[in-house]
Amino acid sequence: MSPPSPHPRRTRLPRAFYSRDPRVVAPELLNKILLRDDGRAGRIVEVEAYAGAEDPAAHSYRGKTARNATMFGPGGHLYVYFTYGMHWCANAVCGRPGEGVGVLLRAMEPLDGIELMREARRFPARTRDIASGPGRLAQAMGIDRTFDGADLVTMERGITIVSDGTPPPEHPIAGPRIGIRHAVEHPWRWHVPEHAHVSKTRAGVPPARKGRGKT
DNA sequence: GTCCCGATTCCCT
DNA sequence: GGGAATCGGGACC
Repeated sequence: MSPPSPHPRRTRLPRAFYSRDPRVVAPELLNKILLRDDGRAGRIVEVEAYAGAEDPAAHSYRGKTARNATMFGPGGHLYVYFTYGMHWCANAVCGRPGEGVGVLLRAMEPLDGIELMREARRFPARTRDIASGPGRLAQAMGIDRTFDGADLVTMERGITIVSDGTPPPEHPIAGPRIGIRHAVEHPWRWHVPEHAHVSKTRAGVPPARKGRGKT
């Protein structure tokens, strides 16, 4: 028998879970739990799919480079990139090797290790500001470039995604992705309905399109 | 080598 | 609702 665990029902996702189209995997990642071996854990409530060579908004759109090499590897690994000179963002690589597809983890509801997360985030005033946004999520979980390529299935670098038995929402909210310039027409962002920890806008309210877009 | 700008966040108005 | 912060990647010369 295995030793007793405070969360006996948490089970790791198999490689096969990730080895599919990111637009299928993304909504299925909702309500799963991102878990670190230092006890930090949070429920994933918002994600975006990036579809590789057919997706001008994807880092992998123009092919493999040193930065995005992890995206072109097998599914079930973490692709971590640095942006805006200060933020790290984490993706679950999906699909098959060479496809360059994945799912950006955009927002999380803190579950365990919340004091560690608050410290990592330099003590935000409100709990919902701990991990409601991709940069915030990575900072709260202590994810930086050393986690790029980490295998979520084997947990070799102490990070994984697990299920506690909670199914994905039956009717997730789908809408346009946030913070991109190309392919904004694709509704490849999903979040849990009515959830306080979703980024950018209030739960259930799609982000307002600004600037040059059609109305 | 130079230049532009980003899968963002925070703080101000 | 808007602009600054801040720096590495990638396109181009």
